[in-house]
Amino acid sequence: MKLNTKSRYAVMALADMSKFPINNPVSLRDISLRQSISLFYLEQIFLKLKQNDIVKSVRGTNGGYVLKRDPKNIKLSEIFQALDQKVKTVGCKKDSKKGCNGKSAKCITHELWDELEIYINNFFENKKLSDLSLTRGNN
Amino acid sequence: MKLNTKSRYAVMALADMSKFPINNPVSLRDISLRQSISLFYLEQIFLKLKQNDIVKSVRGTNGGYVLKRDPKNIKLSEIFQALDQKVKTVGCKKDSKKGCNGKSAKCITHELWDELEIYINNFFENKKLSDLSLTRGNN
DNA sequence: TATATACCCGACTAAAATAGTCAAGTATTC
DNA sequence: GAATACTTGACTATTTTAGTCGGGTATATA
Ligand code: FES
Ligand code: FES
Repeated sequence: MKLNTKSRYAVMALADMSKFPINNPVSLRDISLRQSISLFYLEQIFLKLKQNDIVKSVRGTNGGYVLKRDPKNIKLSEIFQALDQKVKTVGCKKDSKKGCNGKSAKCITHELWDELEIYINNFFENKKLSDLSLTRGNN
Repeated sequence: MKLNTKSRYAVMALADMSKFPINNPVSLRDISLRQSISLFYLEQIFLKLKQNDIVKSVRGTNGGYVLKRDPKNIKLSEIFQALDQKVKTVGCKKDSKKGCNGKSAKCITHELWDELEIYINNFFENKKLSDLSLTRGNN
């Protein structure tokens, strides 16, 4: 089980932004430099964040991105969803009548993996961007 | 975040075995047929399970594999470890002085991912093979 | 003791996912 | 009008995953 860079970078970047006064546009270039994340990659990530109403953009000089909501109201689960990053532990299509082995109903372990999936999603559901302890000036 | 087939199949196969009387060797061929998992793939998986003292093998006709311990004493975390399957959510080398961004100490989000890693490992640590509800005759 | 069964184990490969790059554009401010 | 910075789709190298294969060895049973 591995967390991909896209999700990690997204949270890193948003955490970076949340250190600055709200309504103060932060440019991807700056985030890129501070967090050592490829600018091109950030662009890709922020496109999704914007489409999902987590940030809004300000174009032009001194532009950048701004958090659309207070970090207290941004759940990690939303960030993941924005990037199409799902927690997938079952081997089957959940709604299918068939199990992961193509047979009968669900396999012996389906219930277990389902429980795990819920367990993990629960973590993301209960964490907010504001829960990251951000001491200004750290990284 | 996705769980790979190796881990899933390993648990499936062991769950399958645990339905039979202990000391009764179960052949991979049978598991393969019942659970629709490639025999070759199972061989690969059981090699590891054996090396890690989770099962033992009985060679020859009527041979197969036998659980080395009571399912009550086999934690899922052991099964995962046996297959070299680690939960990895941080982007850095945990013991390194450098963060995932190559800079200074740990990055802004390190603590969060670390917490997640512990959280997930906790699930595997507390689940035993015997916790799978195995109604004999199901799959 | 021949034969079939079943484990043993390393090497190999196709396909999918990931991580990142690039190019050609548009809007805004100074 | 020049510089900055977002916009968007397409493209690619690398890595990981999932699975295959071949040529073994050990053992029970007939
Ligand atoms: S995981 Fe859902 S049927 Fe096997
Ligand atoms: S995740 Fe450990 S330093 Fe970034």
